[in-house]
Amino acid sequence: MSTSEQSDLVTQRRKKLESIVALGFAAYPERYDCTHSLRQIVDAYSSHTAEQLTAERVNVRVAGRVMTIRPHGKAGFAHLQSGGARLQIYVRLDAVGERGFELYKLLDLGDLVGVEGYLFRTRTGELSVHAERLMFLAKALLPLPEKWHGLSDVEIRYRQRYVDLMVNPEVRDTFVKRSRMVRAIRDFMDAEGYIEVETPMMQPLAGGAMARPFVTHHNALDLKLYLRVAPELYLKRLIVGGLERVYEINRNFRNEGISTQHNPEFTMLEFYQAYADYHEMIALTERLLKQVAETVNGSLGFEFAGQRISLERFERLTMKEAVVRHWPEGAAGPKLEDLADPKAIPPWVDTYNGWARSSGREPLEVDRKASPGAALQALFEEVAERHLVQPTFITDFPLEVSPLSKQRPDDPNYVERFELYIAGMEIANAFSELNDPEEQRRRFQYQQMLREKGDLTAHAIDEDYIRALSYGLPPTGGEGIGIDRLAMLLTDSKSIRDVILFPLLRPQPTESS
RNA sequence: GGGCCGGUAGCUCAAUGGUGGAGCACUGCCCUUUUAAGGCAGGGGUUCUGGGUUCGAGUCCCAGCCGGCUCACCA
Repeated sequence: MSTSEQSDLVTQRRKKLESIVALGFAAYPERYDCTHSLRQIVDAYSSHTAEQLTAERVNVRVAGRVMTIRPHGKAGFAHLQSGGARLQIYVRLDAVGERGFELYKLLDLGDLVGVEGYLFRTRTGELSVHAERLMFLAKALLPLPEKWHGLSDVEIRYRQRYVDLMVNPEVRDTFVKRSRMVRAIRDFMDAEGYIEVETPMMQPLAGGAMARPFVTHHNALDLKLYLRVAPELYLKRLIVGGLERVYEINRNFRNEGISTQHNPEFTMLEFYQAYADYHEMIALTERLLKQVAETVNGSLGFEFAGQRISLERFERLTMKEAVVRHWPEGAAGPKLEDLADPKAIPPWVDTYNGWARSSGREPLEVDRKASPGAALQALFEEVAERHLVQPTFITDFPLEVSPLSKQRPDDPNYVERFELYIAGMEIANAFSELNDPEEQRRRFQYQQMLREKGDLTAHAIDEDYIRALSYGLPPTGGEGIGIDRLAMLLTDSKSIRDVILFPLLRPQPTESS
């Protein structure tokens, strides 16, 4: 790992670079004009026979990274890799000349080269470039990982993603797919009449979600700033201003734990639609996810962590129904009517904990004085969440855990809100937006009270947001969708780090420090 | 933060407490249709770090560093 251990290999390669320069090649030339990408050649000529290629004589100039080298005396082969495609080149002394062949002999795995020649098929039938000119483009001073086991050390894969991408094709595929997914989302939102906006990442108040923020400081203004935990409050200000359908795809930052489902910075799609409510958000979510899955995977069904998941049908359950349905087998659980009275909910935490202790599980840590809503949510997350494998909208969230949602007209203890679960993961969170400034102030005051009791994730009072609501926010539906988790689902990635190019790791200890 | 697991050559991995190895990669030589090319000959190690036990530690013990999984928190 240390540079001293690699110095032999690096020194050898430096000397080869000197030899290449001595042959008259630039060490780091400016450019190389290709006639084709490797992908274009593979796509266009993989069905051509040897005879067709000979008859047509297709001249090409291509470039790529050397991934294999097989020298044979006065000739030799190599594979170039570029853009996710590989193409073999055949280099003979009598075709490329002394200088070109000297260059070939000085090549190392990982070097970048350009080749000019014509397409042909080898005796074994592989489409190849018969090289007539070889061009040196850049040196790999560091050696590539082993050629068929690739790179499997996850720490190096995350820390040196560039190497991971070079040698593990499925990693490249995952990130290409993620890009197509985001493209499909933008296409969908645009077609729905939404406009894409960007709102502040640095905010004087960190609102819009219950999470601990990162703190930073602006020197010139001598101002404490938070990296945003959500864009929500700004996007709704835009609805007030008359941008009636807005979305943003961007990073949120939450100063919480790291896990296979959590990275401190993660990407969220958030969107708001005036004159809509959470029912419309449910309908839109279904259409969005179906279209995205079709575009990315060509199917509504996919495999995730060994489970077959289908976006054909989306189930709906209220939070209470989910708790009742998924209460652990063998434990005496509540019926729906047992949860009707909010005051009846917290005792079920004790019931659950009794069962948990007797069966060797961790009991829930819910404050005895926690609100009925917090108790219900805790129960839901403990007993139900992991069972929600097929897409399921959970509706009817408790008021106390939903400071920005509109109350249900028929039951003010609950709000018009849903979360979408797939494969046991929370994928989306949406609600009919609370647009009564007086009620919003009371919600903020409740949050403030939680804050003073030590809950660092509770909202601070945002006076300007209340002012914006006071100008009149139309009835509005809003939603956030976790882009990384959606990418996990569509690429069958078990860890969020496998869909984030550079996941956060502790910095590598350096030898000097 | 807790629990469990891991860290040996550039990479992938071996090695009862008893002289640290293999394959690939690398170096030299041979080879003008190979593809895990082949043949011959070589070089390469602070076994993550620091202590301890022992005649002797990659191996056992303790502490630390880094990572993975998992639980907690959260999305």
